[in-house]
Amino acid sequence: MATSSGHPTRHPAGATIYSVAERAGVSIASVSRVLQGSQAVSEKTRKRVLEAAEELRYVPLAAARSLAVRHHEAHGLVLPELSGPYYSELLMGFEYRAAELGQSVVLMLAEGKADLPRAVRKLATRVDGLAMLGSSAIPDETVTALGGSKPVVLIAGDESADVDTVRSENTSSAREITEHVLRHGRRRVLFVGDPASGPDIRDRYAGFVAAHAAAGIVAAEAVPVALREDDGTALADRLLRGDLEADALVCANDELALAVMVRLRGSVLRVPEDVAVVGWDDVMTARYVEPGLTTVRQPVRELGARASDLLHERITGSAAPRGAQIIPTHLVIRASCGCPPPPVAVRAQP
Amino acid sequence: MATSSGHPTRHPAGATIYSVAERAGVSIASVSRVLQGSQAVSEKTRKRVLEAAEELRYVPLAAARSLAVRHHEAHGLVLPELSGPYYSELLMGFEYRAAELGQSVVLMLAEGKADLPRAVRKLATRVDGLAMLGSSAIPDETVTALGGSKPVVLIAGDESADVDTVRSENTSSAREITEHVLRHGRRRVLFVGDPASGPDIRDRYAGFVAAHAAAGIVAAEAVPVALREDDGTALADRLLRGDLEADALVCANDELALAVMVRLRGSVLRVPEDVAVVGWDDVMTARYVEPGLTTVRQPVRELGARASDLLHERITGSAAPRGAQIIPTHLVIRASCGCPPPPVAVRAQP
DNA sequence: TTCCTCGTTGAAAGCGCTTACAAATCTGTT
DNA sequence: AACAGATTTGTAAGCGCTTTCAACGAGGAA
Repeated sequence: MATSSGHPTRHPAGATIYSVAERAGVSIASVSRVLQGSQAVSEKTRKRVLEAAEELRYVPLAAARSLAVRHHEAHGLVLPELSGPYYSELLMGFEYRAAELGQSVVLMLAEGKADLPRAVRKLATRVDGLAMLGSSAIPDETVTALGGSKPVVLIAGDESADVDTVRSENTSSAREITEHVLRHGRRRVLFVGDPASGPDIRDRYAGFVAAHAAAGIVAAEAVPVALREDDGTALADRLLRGDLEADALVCANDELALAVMVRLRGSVLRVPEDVAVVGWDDVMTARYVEPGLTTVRQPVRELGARASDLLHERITGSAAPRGAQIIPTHLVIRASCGCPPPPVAVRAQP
Repeated sequence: MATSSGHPTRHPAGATIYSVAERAGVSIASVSRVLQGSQAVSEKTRKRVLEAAEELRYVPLAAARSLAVRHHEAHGLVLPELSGPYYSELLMGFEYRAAELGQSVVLMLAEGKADLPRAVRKLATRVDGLAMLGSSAIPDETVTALGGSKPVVLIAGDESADVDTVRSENTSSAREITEHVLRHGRRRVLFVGDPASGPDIRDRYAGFVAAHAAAGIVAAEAVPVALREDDGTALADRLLRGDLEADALVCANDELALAVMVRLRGSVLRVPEDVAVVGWDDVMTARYVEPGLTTVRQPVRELGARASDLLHERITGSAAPRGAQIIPTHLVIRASCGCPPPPVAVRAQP
């Protein structure tokens, strides 16, 4: 092959559909046809085109195609960040489904972006529709403005008339896990997490309250903390100092619960004897700690997949009904709630 | 505003630069100029254009711009998948840096893709360059072929003449952690992981061997297992059955190490008394288990950022030298190696 | 007043691809 | 041999944007 000399790998100007056509001795239309897999091409031309493309290392320019066909074949996704398994799982579910649908995914992480609305608008520029996490801190007006020009689905965000939403079930599983704790005879149970921080936590707190109501107990106010490890550690300290009193903690996520457990380890307050601790998400660590963390598993991957699906439906124009899609969750009982630990090593499920 | 009726949010055909120009009473050239922030526009035009764009909810079509300027302003990234913190961190580092450089990132997950080379080629179609993880199982010829047409950087992959590589330091930290274990008096230490699975593990094993050589001991053969939890559990079972004998395990990653520790918990073999266990990566769980896991922290985020940087340099044509970029790592000593645990709760670092 | 300069604008030519549409070629019939 | 129909091919018109280049207009200097 008579490539250039000198530098080992200079990136050549790049073959175009024209150079391929020329080399194959056909028209660009034919090249396009074989590359798109159209039926209407003779075996002979197909072969020649494929060879020419190969020889020239032809890489089509998606932009040109997008312009011609007038869509991007790409889904946008906005996540706050990627620490912890939640967002990763979501992203995996989203990417796999998108790929199945033949869509690329262009990803944007919101945290730390100076001008978020601007970043989102830029993203919107290169996708057919975009999904974003409710917790990404995108201003409402940006969301609705975008929703006006292309499909937008909000994941675990506030329901709104302007955009689609998907979320996992919260209220009834929160009620379920709270009832489970109450059934262990706990009476001073605290909800740890800030209901004002978003619909997810708000709904979980609602379930917490409902469980109390059903048991004829009055639910305590939520302890409004953020969802990071540090907040859990601080909370454990408040417990140890006696600032807070509780015989059970229903934490809004696992990181919080785990941080509390670790801080309490070796202190006067034993888990679960003195204080039961339950969480939400079923992260990997939940089954590694001693005692195993009782928690609610969310099908986060499924959530991501549904978001991509919904986006695709909207883009291709299927007249799907607008309204929140709810994905079911389920309880994972381990030992931190007071249940006896399993006989052998700590394994989550088959 | 006189939008359509009927459906609450039908997505209109979409404003173009023409409609904006018309509404603003200027030419499309002027619209383009103000939208690109060119200096040569009067304040009056700027204002009118901005208003018109706003009113029409104008969202430019990136594809058209890309076609005109002949680059995508996007970096591609191929990862095997996203479980565990390693890939997520990498992705975060990559995304943040890319964003700083004004580039979008389009992400592809390799695992489960039926026709990987095809998927990668499709990705190449819409980015200016792409980074991929060495462990993504992309066939070598695909990589080099791609490397021939646009910049490619391999992350933690085999060094090659055709593409750039970035990786974290392995050999000498492996030697360091192994020496640490040997200094605890262990003499039957096993390396758990498959050196043939890629350059990372291969180099770690090399460090393991070097440490032994320096101590005048002959290093045991590597125990070639994959890096998942299950493999760790199975390995622990072999230890318990007596199939394998060891007083220390240098595991190729934390997941492996953690799985071993959990399986051994409550058995006759105590960690670290009977068998020390150390890992690699410093995942979150490493500081939650009892005893805390001694491990090597890789600056994974930095790795991602460097990949994006390198890509950018190549794309914009800076004549950077080709060759592997190496990011340093460092040891995190906790208790699983036999060191005394810290006095209070288990915290990694300030 | 005239000429020149400078800042601002618009016309128009592409960027590389898809896709009607029409032309050309190839079947098989009659 | 001539023709209808089916296949295969090429021509050319966009897709929406950037950018060159020339034209325009407003001052300022002469």
